[in-house]
Amino acid sequence: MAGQPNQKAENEMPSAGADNTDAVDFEIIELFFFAYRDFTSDPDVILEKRGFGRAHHRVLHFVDREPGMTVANLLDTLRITKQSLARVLKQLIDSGYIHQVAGPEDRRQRMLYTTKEGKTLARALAEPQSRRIAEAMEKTGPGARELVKRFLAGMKNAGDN
Amino acid sequence: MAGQPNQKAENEMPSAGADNTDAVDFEIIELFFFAYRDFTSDPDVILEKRGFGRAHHRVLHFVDREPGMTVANLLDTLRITKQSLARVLKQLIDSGYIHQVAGPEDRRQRMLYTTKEGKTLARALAEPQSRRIAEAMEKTGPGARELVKRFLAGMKNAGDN
DNA sequence: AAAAATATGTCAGCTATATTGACATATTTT
DNA sequence: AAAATATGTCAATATAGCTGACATATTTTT
Repeated sequence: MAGQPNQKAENEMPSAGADNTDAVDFEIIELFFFAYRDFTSDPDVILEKRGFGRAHHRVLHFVDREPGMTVANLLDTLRITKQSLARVLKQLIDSGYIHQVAGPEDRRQRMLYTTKEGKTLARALAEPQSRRIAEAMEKTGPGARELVKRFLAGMKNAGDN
Repeated sequence: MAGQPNQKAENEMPSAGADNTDAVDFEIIELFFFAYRDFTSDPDVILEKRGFGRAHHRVLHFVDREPGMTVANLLDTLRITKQSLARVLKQLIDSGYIHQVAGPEDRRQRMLYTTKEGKTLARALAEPQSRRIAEAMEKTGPGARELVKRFLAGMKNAGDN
């Protein structure tokens, strides 16, 4: 399977010049999928207890990490619409995990902060993930962290966050 | 940003006996999030043209990778319910990207295969992701692939796939 | 001061992807 | 013959995203 370079197909992709890139890296693609699937499943148990989902986790995480970040910042980081964010953020505020403060310079802005409870929850969620990472690093061997860090950073879009 | 390894912070978590695990690895957690977010966004453009989503992508990918895999195999890999799979798989079959063959030993089973068109689409979807990986590897430096591979494998749950 | 732009919030409706539960069919195993 | 298994399907529900429209408060521009 996939041994023949005879692919021809529709040449909608002009890029294919010569012996170009016939080798698609399925192995890493798959490993990345499984790694992320299991990585994100870690906090699910904790979230479920409070009636939260992954969307709440992401919001809580970033607000915790960057205290005082505005709604616009958050939207930019998460790449979702404000309507999508609204419900989740409201629930986190109503539950007492996040609170808002009007911006000191621009009072239209809402600076977001985690409460004490929010910080505690954020850490509880991060812990199993962090443990998983630490174990994977250990199994990988010395120098893993620096290299993995550079790889992951390289996987992001250029202009970004 | 986040250059200091000096994290200390509030010691609300008592767990820290000595210099134990006060350090939650927020940096890798975040990098992993961004990396995966951008990685999965690559094929979206192609998918949208055909009215497909990421669910279709995943199904097509695994069937292409493991020809003859059964529905049960697929459910196990994707970790979704058969009802969730049903619609997506049906659409891929109706569109001519996947076809089914009754199992030769056990005729209750449906062995799944990508058609010629399915293979072409699977490859078109994998290509930008593969390119992204290759570029990230290059930026990371020599030895990256082996190390990243081991790291990602280490991030998966033990008993798995 | 008036108008325009901006940051946020909210209402309403839609879509994609997942869930659970129940039941049907064909086939294999007991 | 009965039970178990692999698959398919119907129905209802949940989550998390989307677009479009409009409201409010505030800041910037004219």
